[in-house]
Amino acid sequence: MSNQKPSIPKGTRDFGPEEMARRNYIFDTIRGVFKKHGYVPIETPAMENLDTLLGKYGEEGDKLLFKILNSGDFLNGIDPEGMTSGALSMKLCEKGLRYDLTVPFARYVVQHQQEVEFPFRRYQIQPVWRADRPQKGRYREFYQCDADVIGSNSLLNEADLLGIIDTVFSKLNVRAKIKLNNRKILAGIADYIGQPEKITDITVAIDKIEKIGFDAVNQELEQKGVSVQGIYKLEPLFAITGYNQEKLDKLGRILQHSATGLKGIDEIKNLLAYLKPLDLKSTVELDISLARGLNYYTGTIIEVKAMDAEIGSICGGGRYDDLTGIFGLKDISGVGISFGADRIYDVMKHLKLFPGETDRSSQIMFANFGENEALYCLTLLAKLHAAGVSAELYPDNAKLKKQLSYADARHIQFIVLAGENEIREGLLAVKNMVTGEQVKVTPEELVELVKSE
RNA sequence: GUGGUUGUAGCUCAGUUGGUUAGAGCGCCAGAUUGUGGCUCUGGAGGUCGCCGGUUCGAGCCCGGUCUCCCACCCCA
Repeated sequence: MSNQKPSIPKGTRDFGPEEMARRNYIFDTIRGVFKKHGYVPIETPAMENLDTLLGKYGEEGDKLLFKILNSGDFLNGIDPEGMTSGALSMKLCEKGLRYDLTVPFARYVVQHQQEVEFPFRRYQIQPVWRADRPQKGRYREFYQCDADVIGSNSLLNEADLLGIIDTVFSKLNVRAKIKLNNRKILAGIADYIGQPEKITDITVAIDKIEKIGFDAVNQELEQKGVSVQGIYKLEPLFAITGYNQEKLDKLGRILQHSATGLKGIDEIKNLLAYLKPLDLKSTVELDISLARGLNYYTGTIIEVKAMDAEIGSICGGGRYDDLTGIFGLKDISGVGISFGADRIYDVMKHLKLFPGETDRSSQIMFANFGENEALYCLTLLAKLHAAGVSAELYPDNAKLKKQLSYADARHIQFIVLAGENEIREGLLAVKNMVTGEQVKVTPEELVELVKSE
């Protein structure tokens, strides 16, 4: 075990003090807005029972779950002979790391339904894990910041959440583009081309239209078994352009025979009306090719991208009508959003949007001149702490040069030099590391000096 | 899960057609400066060249495998 190379698992990261200061800046901003809108915090465990998680994220999602091997003699009473690997792994693993915060939230709501006051507005900021291959903007451990309202059908909730999104990104100085769609519109489109069972294939394919282009999408649709006729009927849908209102009108005419489609259009219309008084700074755009989160979303779909950086979505969300149903609580509709803190961090770092000099250590450092002097400094230190000033004493009687370089590297602005002479005089020599000036003050004046900075 | 790419000092990287003792810059430590940081100068520590195997008289360099990093696909925050 000697000389082992230190390392951490694939797709995970360490965060140093500077990164933490910046990450906390993001978390604090998001948390502040959540609170202001009346959301209350909850936390759930990192691991859930596997059957809570399985089947909620589609086939792909199941593969991306991190499973936890049972502890103890986990082979006890199990005969692997003749078992499929899936059945075997179900026996070996009963727990898994959470994949997102929405499903654990749904589980929480059902489990604690007696204590919960509906409509329930909660926020939750915790890490999630996915056994994905890491790449740009993709990690195996990352933080989600979720806000959800459960127990209300009203589109006012969607409007509230969009307001939160807009406020958060304007506070963080990130220019955001909010894309909206409605799962019912997508269902309407599948109806319209006469293959409602192909809704997933159709939406997944048209989601790529901007990325791979029209012809490639058609090819994929054909491969997935969508009729040539259907593809032909799809064509005018992509040609829809203009302002949101125009798009909705055109779409309404095309989908006029699909009740579901018209309902989706109606919902978007109402939502846009609710958005007007909010006067959002972000661009809000109806995008009928937006097809995210099809696993449990049933109504509004939301996706946010940074306008000045290519990194995928930095926030996503939508309405789910029956997520709690799986856990035994029917007819409870919810809607939620999820900020991807790590991607927001990447965007802000790339665009240099972090405010300068986040204070990350003490404002004052006492230089150490030996035992007796240190004892004197400890009294002053306690007073400073009580007065709300962050201060520390250098722990060793090292050369002053070394102590000052240390303070310099940590951006500590004031150095208190309290040596024999100063203590005798009752005055402290205070060096300002930024200006280079040095003044003599009484211990009382020191607090004022620092607070005035 | 599929495809591509990377790996040499704490960090960023050089390293010739395989040839003795593997280099630089930055950082770190010490000194010039025995109570004053940043700048400068001098000196020093630090590497089984990702790991395993193969070819060769000889491998950081060539070959195979493996792990890792990053990128794309799938999917997603």
